[in-house]
Amino acid sequence: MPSLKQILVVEDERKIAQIVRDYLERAGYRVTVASSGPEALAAARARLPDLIVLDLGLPEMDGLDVTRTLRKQSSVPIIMLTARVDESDKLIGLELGADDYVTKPFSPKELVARVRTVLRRTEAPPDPNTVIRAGEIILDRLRMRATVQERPLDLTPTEFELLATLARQPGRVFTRSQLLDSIRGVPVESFDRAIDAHIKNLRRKLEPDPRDPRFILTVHGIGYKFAE
Amino acid sequence: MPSLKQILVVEDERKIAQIVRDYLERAGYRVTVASSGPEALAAARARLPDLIVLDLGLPEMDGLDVTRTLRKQSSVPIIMLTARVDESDKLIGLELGADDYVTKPFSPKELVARVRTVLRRTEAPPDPNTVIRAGEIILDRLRMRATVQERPLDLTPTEFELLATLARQPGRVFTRSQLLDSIRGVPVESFDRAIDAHIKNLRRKLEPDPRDPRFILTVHGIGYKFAE
DNA sequence: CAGGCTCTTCACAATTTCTTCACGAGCCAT
DNA sequence: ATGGCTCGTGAAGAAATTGTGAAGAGCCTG
Repeated sequence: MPSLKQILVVEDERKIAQIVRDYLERAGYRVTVASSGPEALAAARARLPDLIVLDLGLPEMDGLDVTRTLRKQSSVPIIMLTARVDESDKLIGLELGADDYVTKPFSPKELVARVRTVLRRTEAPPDPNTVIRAGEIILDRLRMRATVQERPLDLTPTEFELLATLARQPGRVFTRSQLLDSIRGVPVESFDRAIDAHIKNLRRKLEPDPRDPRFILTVHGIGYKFAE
Repeated sequence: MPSLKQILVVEDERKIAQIVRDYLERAGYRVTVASSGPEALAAARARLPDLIVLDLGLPEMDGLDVTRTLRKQSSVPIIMLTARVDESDKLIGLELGADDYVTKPFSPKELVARVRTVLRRTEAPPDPNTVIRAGEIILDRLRMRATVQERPLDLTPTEFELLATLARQPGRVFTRSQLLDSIRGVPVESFDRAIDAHIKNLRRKLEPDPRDPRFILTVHGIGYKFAE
């Protein structure tokens, strides 16, 4: 079970590819780089990534062709990268199913933010009808209601989402970066430590003794997990 | 497992038709493509689809004509697709009974989402004869009459629909977008905050103390719900 | 075509939530 | 045990969300 999202970066300029790779990896993604259209298609066949960042200005094979071919095989989200400002390119791209569009020159941070946004948007949204049960904790998304041992909790949206992510897979360790991704509606990049603050607030609300957590456990040096 | 919904896509540009087909099929629908007006009418006669996606920019026969003809035969839901930005087109389309309207360039994913919404809306229209009771509130749709604790309320149509939607499922949280969908037979793009205004007016009419609502509760960051 | 309703939008205030910061406590390998 | 990181936490400032009155557009009726 791959916990990290896999991103395929298709970019022929080595320097740019390296920068993008660095930023994405720092943001907690696994990155593969392809420097040509055929290479990209091969990589996608070998292992379908969770998202593709595609430079439209490829030499041999046109980026739009790559998109078309990819689209025949899957609906993997695609973010297009282009030097041109031509509006018509943008239109064609979107019609072909691009999920977002970034024009060069771009800031790597912005690209990371777009990646996050697109992944969040395209991810199968959690089924609101599924009630999550983890021991004595029950999370009912349809009602946005959380209870511990029958006792109702008053959680903020972020706290609810965080707890849902953790409780859905008890025992699995999540990094702060992954937890950040799981929270919806975070348009800007934010500091990992923000998660700590939410965890603190969550514990205060649901743990009988926040000093000695029973539900949300700290995994030192890694992140957090829900008790198995 | 219910049989798959059949969707007829009427689009003369082969590439776009193919993309739309791919997406819809991937979303679990059966798709037929027609590339002209007459072809579309023939296909609809052969087997009435559950929904039609119709490009207005057809060459031979105008899309609006196709709509008119189709409408004479059935009330199949229609989603119009158009490159024009002309507002009057939109109005005419909606007048002819289009159920939704998507302008090019569109993201295929958005189209799929619209298809889902329209199908959901058209397949199970709320029974107008059902009297909704939620605690001290009674809603009689047939007479368009609402009462709180025996006291009659003077609600506008939108307010009535809104309250009905919320009260039908007490406790369930609705997003503004869902509420918008529920009150408009035909979706008109409008600002989410319009819902807030209606909620405000509703509360003023039915809450003993609008500052401290007992019936319509705010779920911060999500939407609204009717008290359980 | 004026008047009355409705609905939507806007602007700003009020409220709630989120992020950052600073510093002490805790954990762990050496 | 002892540094060097990592984590917990309260508080403050930022940011986002909601409440609300008022204005104006749209629609029907008379």
